Amino acid sequence: MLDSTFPEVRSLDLFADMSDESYAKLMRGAYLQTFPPHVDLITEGEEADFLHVLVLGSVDLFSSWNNRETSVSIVKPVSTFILAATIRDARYLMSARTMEKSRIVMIPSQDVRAVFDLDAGFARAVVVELASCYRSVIKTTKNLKLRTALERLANYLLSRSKGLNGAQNFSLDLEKRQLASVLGMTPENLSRAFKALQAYGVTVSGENVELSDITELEKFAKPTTLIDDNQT
Amino acid sequence: MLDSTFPEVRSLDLFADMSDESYAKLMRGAYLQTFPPHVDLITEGEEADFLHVLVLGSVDLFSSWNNRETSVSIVKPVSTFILAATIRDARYLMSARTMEKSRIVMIPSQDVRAVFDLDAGFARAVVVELASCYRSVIKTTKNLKLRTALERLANYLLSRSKGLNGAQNFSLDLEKRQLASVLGMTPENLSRAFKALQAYGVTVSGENVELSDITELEKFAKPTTLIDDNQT
DNA sequence: ATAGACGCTTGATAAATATCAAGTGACTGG
DNA sequence: CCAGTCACTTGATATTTATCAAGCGTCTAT
Repeated sequence: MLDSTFPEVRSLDLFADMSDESYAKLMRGAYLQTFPPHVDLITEGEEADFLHVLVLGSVDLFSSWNNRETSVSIVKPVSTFILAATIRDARYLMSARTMEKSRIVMIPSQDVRAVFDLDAGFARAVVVELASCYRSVIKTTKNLKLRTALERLANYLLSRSKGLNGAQNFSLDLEKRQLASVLGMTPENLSRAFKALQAYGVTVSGENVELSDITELEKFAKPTTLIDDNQT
Repeated sequence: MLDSTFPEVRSLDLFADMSDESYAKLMRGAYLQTFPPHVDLITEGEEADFLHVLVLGSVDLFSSWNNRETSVSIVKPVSTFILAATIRDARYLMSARTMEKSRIVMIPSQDVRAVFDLDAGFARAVVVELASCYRSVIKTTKNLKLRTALERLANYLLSRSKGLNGAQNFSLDLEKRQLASVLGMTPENLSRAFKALQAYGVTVSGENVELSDITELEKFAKPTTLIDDNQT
């Protein structure tokens, strides 16, 4: 189905260390598809028939309960999602929808599990990816339980700035209501939180954020690599 | 260091499917140690030199920030903790302390990584374990973001009851302040939450809980396997 | 151009949760 | 057996967060 030399996928960390043969096996039943914005890809509770790899665009992983909905995380290229459900042959715990036009590779879960048993390089990569995802969610939990909404926002802004080489001016890469959902607050509350952070040199106009006094903001936000660093 | 036939460890899911040779290699540098209650085992931020396997007792995985502290999860035998940090050769994201007298196997992280590369059965088990941990934290996140403290408590009680074959009477297996921390609330708030659940047939006296009307409690709590089931 | 949609903001209020301060009761060590 | 400790509870209050209802501004489609 998918040209086995397809470079964007082959060079993914997850697939880079495997044999050509294993890669071919994995891709034999795979689809590469482009989706328009705001399309539902996955509904939580369904069986995990495919591992998804986001090649282009962005995807919102969200979850609903009792008429409430929250965004658990935003996936950016190039990375996989729903890897754990695929491995465990279990149901999806989150729903997924495209946020913009997105290109996605879908690999049948049974092939992922089969190749995992055959190819040690792939197995190793899967473990590293999973461990990384796990640590990332633990950080999210700590963020939610240890900090107020205002502190979460402040640290989010600092983390964005740091990811952009300490830029003092940058654009929010999410709609504000999306950001509010990711941070675990209402859009109204986010709006007020931005105002409250003016006291620490934060100004927002539309998408554009300016951090005029990062030192002061850090004094308030108290960032730590054990919560805010996306790498380690 | 550790008798390689040590049965409590060898029969763990994580080690059951590996060759005797690999197991011996893994255990060569391992320690089996018994700790008294309330002993610090790990401090977050340190390097993950050992994979820990809890054989007996119970361990609190907690985290601190800015003078606040929260319990991320309680580990019961037999299971591992800090697997992800070991795999990634990274720093611990959580601290750990014994809650009661506990027996723990400590395996050097480098041996875990080495054997992972050599033994496919072990690799497979590591992935399954990690995927399971990942899904468990995702559920925690959903629980925190989608529910109020009262709803979390109600679902916790239902989940405990379900785990005991639907028992209507059971004992809390945690101190209340521990439970409060796990559920993301203060002890005072927990105390009031128990009172509020009286309206749904919940009575508590000391450690003992009675759920006199599980149907009514479920109508309030709205449990779902996608958050409350520990297995899937 | 302009009407409408839509995302965001603002204000007023309510609900949820935390904090602080006392009090209660049970267990424990001398 | 008693005093002290400690976990838990209760009450009063403050803070945080959500909800509801308008209003504002921008973008877009006709």
